[in-house]
Amino acid sequence: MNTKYEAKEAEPKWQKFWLENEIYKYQIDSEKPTYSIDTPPPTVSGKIHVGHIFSYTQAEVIARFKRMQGFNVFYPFGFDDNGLPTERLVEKEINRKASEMPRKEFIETCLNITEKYRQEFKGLWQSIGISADWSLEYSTISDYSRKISQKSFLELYKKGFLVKKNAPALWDIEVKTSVAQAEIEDKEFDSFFHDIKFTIENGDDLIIATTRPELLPACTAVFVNPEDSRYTHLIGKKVTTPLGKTVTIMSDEKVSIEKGSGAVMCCTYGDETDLYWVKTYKLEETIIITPDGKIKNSPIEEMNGLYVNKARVLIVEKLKEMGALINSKAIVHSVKVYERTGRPIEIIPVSQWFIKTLEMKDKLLENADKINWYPEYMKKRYVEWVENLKWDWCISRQRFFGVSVPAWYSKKTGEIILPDESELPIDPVFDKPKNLPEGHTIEDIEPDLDVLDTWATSSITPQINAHWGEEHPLAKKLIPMDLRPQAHDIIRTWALYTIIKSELHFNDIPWKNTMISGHVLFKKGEKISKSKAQKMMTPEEMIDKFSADAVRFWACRASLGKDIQLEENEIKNGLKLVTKLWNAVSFAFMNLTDYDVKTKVNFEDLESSDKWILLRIQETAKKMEENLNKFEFGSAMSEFEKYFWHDFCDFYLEMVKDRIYKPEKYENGQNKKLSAQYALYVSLNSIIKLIAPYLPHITEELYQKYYKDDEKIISVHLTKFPVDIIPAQENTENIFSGITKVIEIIEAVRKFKTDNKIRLGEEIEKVIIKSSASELEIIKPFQDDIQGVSRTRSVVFEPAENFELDFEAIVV
RNA sequence: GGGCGUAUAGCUCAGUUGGUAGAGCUCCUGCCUUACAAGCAGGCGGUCACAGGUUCGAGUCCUGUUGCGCCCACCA
Repeated sequence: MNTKYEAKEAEPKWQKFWLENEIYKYQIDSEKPTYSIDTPPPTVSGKIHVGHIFSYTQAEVIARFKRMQGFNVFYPFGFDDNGLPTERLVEKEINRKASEMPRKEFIETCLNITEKYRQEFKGLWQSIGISADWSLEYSTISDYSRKISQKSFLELYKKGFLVKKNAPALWDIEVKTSVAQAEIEDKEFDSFFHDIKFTIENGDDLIIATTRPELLPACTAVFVNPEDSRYTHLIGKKVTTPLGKTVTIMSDEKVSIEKGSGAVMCCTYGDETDLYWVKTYKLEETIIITPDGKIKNSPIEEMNGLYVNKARVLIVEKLKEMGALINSKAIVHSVKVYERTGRPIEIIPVSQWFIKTLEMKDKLLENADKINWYPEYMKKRYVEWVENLKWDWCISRQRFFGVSVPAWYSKKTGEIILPDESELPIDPVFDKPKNLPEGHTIEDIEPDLDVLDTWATSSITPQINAHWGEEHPLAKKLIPMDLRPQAHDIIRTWALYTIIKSELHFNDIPWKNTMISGHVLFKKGEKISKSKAQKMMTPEEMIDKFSADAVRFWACRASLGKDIQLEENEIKNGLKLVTKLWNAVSFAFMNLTDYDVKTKVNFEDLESSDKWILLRIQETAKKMEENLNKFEFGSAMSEFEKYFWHDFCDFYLEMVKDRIYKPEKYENGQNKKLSAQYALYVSLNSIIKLIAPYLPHITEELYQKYYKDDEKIISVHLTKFPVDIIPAQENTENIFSGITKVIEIIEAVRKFKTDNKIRLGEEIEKVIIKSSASELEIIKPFQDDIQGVSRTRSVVFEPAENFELDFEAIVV
């Protein structure tokens, strides 16, 4: 009896073995073609959850497959450990705000804390069997990444794609930084639609409707629709707000006639429409919101210094008192908020660095067509987003822990002073420029205090991987990279920004293929929120309970791009498959103790069932390869399961047992036994290799135990993905139509026994197969195995018009 | 409001180019058959969301409707 497979011991053992023997190391000098994967660097912002395991495993299976296809796989692993998410993690952990401590101290704290998390993350990735080359590990806050990121900044500036401008920007008042369009999402809020009375120059009232009465001091015009007959005669007239400010009534198509009163105040700035009007009609700007989110410059003195929300309540009271508030209607409306804080976004003019993306939209769309998207429909999300872009990419953030904007300014002239590339990386707060402008001393220089958007760095992962700008052998091999795996929620950020940077630096696409994975949902249609995440199993618990191979199995059940729910049952099925593999292989090898692995049998000389099982695995391997080449890991895996579990275990093993146990029962039995042994040895070898990308631990265990001595390859993961298992065969129709009938016969025998309460192992007297002469000829080669699996004393063939079966039990 | 995806057994899903509806789980009945009870054998269970159309033939192709999910727009 064979021992049990203990995943808990085997998995860490092999993980250690792979690391120690550098099984997944990229061979820089290899002749083999490179296959490079632009692995997503996970954000170091807390815990890894099942969603990470899900999408990384899917990509990882492809890495293993490509390696077995003969590629020299470049599979690095990085960590995105700077930026706001990390800052917030650190602030929470030390229970202090970044703004409350010296910049240098905060940055050092961040570095220490992220280092701890990086190690934790790394351990978890290794425990799921990620086959990354850890010698290629990078972190986006390292000196090296900062250097590349600042180099990108300098180059884009020199090329004129990067500009600093004082312009209205999307602004979050809680973390006090500008943000990018991609970081904005919608959120529903309870609010009021207020009707406020303005006074037209002729003394008549004009009612305008607004949800943001606190912006009244910033009103710079009133707009009506040019088609709105109620107001056409007023266009061009002056109107006075309840606060005494006089503005002009103007017309624009963007005003909805039905909404509110049809007259709207334009404030600097309430929303993007205001921005558009100010720009289009060159209106005056009155800024009343500070970067802290407080009101300034209001003629109502009590408002000044209040937060926007408080000021809104106050001004409503004031307007009521003044008799200017006609009506307030409670509504629910959606407001743009910053994704990280959930707070409504303000539009505030600040000096920011922008990458000019709006002018390159066409190019961005063109490049999308040069990339293969898997699944194809994900390209639409990208295209739609690009087409609707309204803002240039603002890359400066008024934060602390990140890659510094590598720039200083002259206090005298305001001119921008940039470092030389050789000085990078720099932090302009601590470093001083080497070359000062004429007539300047160090005292005349002030640093840019901003850091770069994290995406500004993570969008150059191909450049970071390729040692861009260095005399490095990787530089030529990696650009463009072969594959970008990522989830669909970051198409508009990571995918887009990477495509932008690649275009601006290289006039090229960053990678040839992108495979987009889905999300793990809490329930159907419910995202995993923070509160829900606490109710779910952690990856560690999943691995502990079911094994890494089983969890990987679950992750590969999904179709590419599709969201799934966490199904414990599916992980259990993975565990079952692992056990089944162990049992089947162990069993087979119990019957191979007297088989010399050097013994080969020509395909023509094999028994029919043995030919069939080899033809079937050949077919399965081809299908798996086709699917994996399209990144359809799920279909490939179910091909395997069908073959292994159904054909190999349920039928083939049962068919050959008797032939192996009791060869003396059959004519020329020893040869027939050898035929089965050979077929077992060959097909199990392929079985192990075909499923190795999915279940790397159990397959390594089995390979090492049974095949390594023969093949002399250090790890199953360095063997070839088996696609040429047997020589090409012709005229295999008879084998396949024969086995179809044989399976039908076996099923009928089993049913006969079950129906008649005969145990399957019990003998019966006779199996009678009636059919046409030609069909009988096709079935006859399987006679021994039919007899064996049926446990029948005899198999009788009778000519007949139609296929029919008869059975005789033993009469006692 | 626009786009994309999706609707198949009680549950989770597969169904490649149109050709007799599949798997796993659940449930029921047998079986510790000399690999495996985390197993084996057998069974119950489906108007393939709805309505039209093309076709000898539609789960599959076309049109429309509805439900669900996602992305985007709207945000005065």
